Amino acid sequence: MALSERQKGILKFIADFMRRHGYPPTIREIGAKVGISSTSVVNYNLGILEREGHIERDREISRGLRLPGGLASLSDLIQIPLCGRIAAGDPIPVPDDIFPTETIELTRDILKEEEGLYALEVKGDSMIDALVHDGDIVIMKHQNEAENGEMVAVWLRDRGETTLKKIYHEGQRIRLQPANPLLEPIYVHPANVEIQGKVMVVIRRLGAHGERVA
Amino acid sequence: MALSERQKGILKFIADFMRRHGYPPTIREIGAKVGISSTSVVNYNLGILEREGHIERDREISRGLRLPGGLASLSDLIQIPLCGRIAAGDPIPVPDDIFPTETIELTRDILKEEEGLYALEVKGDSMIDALVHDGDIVIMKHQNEAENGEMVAVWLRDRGETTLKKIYHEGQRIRLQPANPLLEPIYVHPANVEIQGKVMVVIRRLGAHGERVA
DNA sequence: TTATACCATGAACTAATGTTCTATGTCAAG
DNA sequence: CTTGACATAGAACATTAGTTCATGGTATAA
Repeated sequence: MALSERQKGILKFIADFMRRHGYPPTIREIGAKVGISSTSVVNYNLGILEREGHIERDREISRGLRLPGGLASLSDLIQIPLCGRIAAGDPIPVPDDIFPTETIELTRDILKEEEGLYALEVKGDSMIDALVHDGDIVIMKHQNEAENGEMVAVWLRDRGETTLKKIYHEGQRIRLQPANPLLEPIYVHPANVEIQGKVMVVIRRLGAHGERVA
Repeated sequence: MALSERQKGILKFIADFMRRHGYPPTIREIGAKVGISSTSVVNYNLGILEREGHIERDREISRGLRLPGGLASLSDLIQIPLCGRIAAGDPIPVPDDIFPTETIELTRDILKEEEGLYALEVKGDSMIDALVHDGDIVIMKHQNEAENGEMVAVWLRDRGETTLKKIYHEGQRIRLQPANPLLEPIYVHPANVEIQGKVMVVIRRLGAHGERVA
């Protein structure tokens, strides 16, 4: 059943309160915030929220509240070294080369932790056909091989440039398919490509004026 | 100063308890577990843990405990309701309409917390010229006006569709500029556009085969 | 020894907090 | 109109849970 405005408010307040305090609110604290003078009414609504599965309660225990998936899961962050910038034509740096001065933090539900992850900031629009914009941050996993369909950074020896494409091994040639379905693939000889890593995540931050936030 | 075994035990128990219950233990619960019969001793040791910076306490509040590193790191995270999917032609849903069943979590260094944030999953490649791919998650801020250069979701009344573009007010007309610099802008009459919100972040997760991870 | 800081006990006290009960109003179904 | 489910208020009650205090062991240093 749908929740009333009041119940949504309670739920939101509980989440807020827990984030701010690290422990759940009391019935009276909830009532004060949501505008309920009676503890029994709050109790009543909490009962409904529990029945509907939005919270869990431990009876006769002060602040005996819990948001089921809510806050327990959040504690997991992974840190990824930010290894600088890449521009058109640059080879992708190997993460060991550079000392990571900065790190990016992501929650595990965006990217699960693995070996060999590192982040790069993209300069310029040379990878626009991979739907990667100037200023985007790409998170790569270092690897020298790739399965069909993976989005990888490849170094093209003859052109002397790096590009982001979906890769398909097709017998004697390799097909490099842009992420943009409107664009045509290019075909190259396997000896000509050097796989630098796999693209795991792309993050684009847009500031007040459509530019990247520093 | 170094902690006594007892104090380490208390700290460990608090962390355990919080993970299991979602709220902190009482003084008596701590005492029972660590083998302290007196509440005042627990209180005394909690005082030390607080002084040493291992916990934070809110006085005269039941279960008024907090682990600064542990759950306090929650405050570095913001939660954004995931309000469903959009496809070509859909109007952008207003976040109040739906009750957020799911949330996306981001660290504050990717996006600072503000009012009116909500997330949408993009279905289909209709926004490819905004460099937004099928399966991408866009995080929007609800607003009805926009400054020049902001990337916004606009509802075009005459076409009956939503599009993501950079917006520029140019006197009697509005220029909608694709994020892809290779593409041409479109020009529309102000009465024809309805600004739905500003794009704050775009996140693209690529799984093992270049597809979105579920 | 004597002082002093540290660690512990148990009990008493008080404030915080969950529970329950009675009463009221609304609204849709019968 | 009556009934019953739902939503709410207010107050009394019963526990839970934090605080304080008087007391007494250890140590280690003067």
